[in-house]
Amino acid sequence: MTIYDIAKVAGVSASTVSRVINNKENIKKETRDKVKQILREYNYIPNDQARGLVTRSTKLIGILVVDIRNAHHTDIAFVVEKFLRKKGYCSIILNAGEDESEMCEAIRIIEQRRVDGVLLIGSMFQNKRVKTEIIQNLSHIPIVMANGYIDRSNVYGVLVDEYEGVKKCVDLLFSKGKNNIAFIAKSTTPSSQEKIKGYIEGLKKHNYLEKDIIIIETNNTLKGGYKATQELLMEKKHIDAIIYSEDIIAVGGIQAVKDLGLCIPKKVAIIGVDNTIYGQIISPSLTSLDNKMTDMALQASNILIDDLEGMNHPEKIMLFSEIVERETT
Amino acid sequence: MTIYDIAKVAGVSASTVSRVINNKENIKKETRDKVKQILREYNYIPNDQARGLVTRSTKLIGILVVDIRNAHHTDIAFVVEKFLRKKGYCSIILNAGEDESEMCEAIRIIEQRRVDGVLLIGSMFQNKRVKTEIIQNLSHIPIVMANGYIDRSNVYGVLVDEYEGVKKCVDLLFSKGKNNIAFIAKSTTPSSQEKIKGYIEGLKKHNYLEKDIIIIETNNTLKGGYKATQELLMEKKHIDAIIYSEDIIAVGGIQAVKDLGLCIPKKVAIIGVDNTIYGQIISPSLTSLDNKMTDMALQASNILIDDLEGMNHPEKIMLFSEIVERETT
DNA sequence: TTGTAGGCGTTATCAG
DNA sequence: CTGATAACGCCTACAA
Repeated sequence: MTIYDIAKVAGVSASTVSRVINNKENIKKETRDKVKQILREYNYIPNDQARGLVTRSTKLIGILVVDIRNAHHTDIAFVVEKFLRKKGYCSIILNAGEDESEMCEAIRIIEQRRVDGVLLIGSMFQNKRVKTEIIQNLSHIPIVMANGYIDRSNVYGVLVDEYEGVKKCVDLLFSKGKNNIAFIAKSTTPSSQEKIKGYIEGLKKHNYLEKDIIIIETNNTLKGGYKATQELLMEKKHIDAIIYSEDIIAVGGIQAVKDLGLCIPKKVAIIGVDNTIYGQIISPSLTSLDNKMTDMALQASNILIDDLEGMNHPEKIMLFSEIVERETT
Repeated sequence: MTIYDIAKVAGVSASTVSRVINNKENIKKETRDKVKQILREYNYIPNDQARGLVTRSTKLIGILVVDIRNAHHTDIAFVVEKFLRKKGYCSIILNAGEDESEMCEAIRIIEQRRVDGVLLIGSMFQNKRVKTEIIQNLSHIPIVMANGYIDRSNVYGVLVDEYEGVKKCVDLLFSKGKNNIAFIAKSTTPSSQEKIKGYIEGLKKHNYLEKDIIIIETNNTLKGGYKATQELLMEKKHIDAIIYSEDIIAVGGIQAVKDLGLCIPKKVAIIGVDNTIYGQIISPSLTSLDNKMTDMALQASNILIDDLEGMNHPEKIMLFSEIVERETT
């Protein structure tokens, strides 16, 4: 069913049908009504593909996440998809992986799809190869990075001050009388690097010595958190608080602390980051730094659409994280 | 950058370029090499939109889920997207909501996008309006329903025997000496209806009387599970086991039981469904019916692609669920 | 082995 | 107010 078919039935030209479909002015009411009627009758649905070929727009947004199964990415994907759809766009979601070449591959795919804009979710996309790929092949469409930024004219960044946030976590722990604070992280992401910086600065503020800074590397899983925590606490019995780079690691940590028979938060206090539902499920419930991921995602989509519609926006905006206190502190 | 641009540079016609791009036979090696070289040099990327217009295929798959934030939907989205991408397809994911008209709206959107195939994730899509919508407007492309089925020639169904699964859960509880088993569910989905049937049949097998069947309705949240469980146990103190229609509800249930000071599983045993990560986070860890959601999703995508590539498949296949036993039983 | 011409379903331009 | 006609970028007979 094409506009030609409709045109034939209606006894008008295809252009007229097109005009009716696109609500153009200057059509006789009669004609418009008749065409509309037939459109409905035949349940005509325009072909976005053909339409896009001439309007040079797909109304498609490419959304890249490392792994949608990360709780915060999931929430983001939900919020963003809903928002974009309301604005008339569809979302192509790609799990781009952690590997730089995988990411570039994903970028190339959305490029081939001629998406109207791109959302890069997560700090992981802030690396050299991705940057090069974007400069070379994606400089003609708007890109918004949620939790990241690249200094290019078509790239926007929405960031969260995780640095300040973690510093506040350290403050909170000191205020609770904790003096031996460790940090357990999946450290390979730029976002984690920020958090680590915040941790170190936080400690320094409280006159910590360089040698007392304890940063443990692990992977981003329940098991990773468990193992790292267990090893840490067996070796360094004076530790009385641990901050984790992500909730899921913290949850593993809580389980380890419990298994060691240590009291939370009395013997060991714990703080996670992301404020996911995991924190409400685990017992004791987890104090977590809410890094406003969904706010960020919404801001990001908003900026993207605004740019697409010709509105201006600052290249870079910053959101403020917030500690949600629960039983582990 | 179009094939015409490339053609001009290479000193050949556009069709030759097209042939090279699509790896057609009968091209002089020299020509092919030269064109390929230029293609690379100019970093040419074909326009899928234009291509699809003539091949009548978008290489786009529409994926409808009720809400991608449901843990099992998330896993599915991940697995499916990865799989489809490897096969050369992109995924348009829509959160279709629980409302029938929202669902139909979503269906109309993917229709307009001219997707090559559709994946309907979850039993919720098994309703009259969706069925009508599919029959009227989506009869020309393959549709695979994960955890659902509609009897149409272009619709496949991949199902899990949740009925048998829940029956097995009842058996397990009886074998542990439990005799007063309740069921708490968000009952509005066809899938829940299956589970409820399994619960009832399971009880009947063990000579339960109709009047002792206890089914409590709640919503699909932590809080819902908590409240329903609390109320149930305060009122009926003889209950010694509860099955929940979803893990997240069961997790709320565990918290309620603990808050009431009752021992799990000694006083009250608990079983969830979905085998999500929540079950590993909560303490005591949750026994759960693994309904093989990701297997199902993979099967579903596989069938979809096979159909698209002209291969045959049975209209309907069934997977077997499996109890993963942990501390709550 | 290669080029020409036509068409996929729309929208946009320009006459009328 | 409406209708031809030409793009959009690509693929595919058919012809050469």
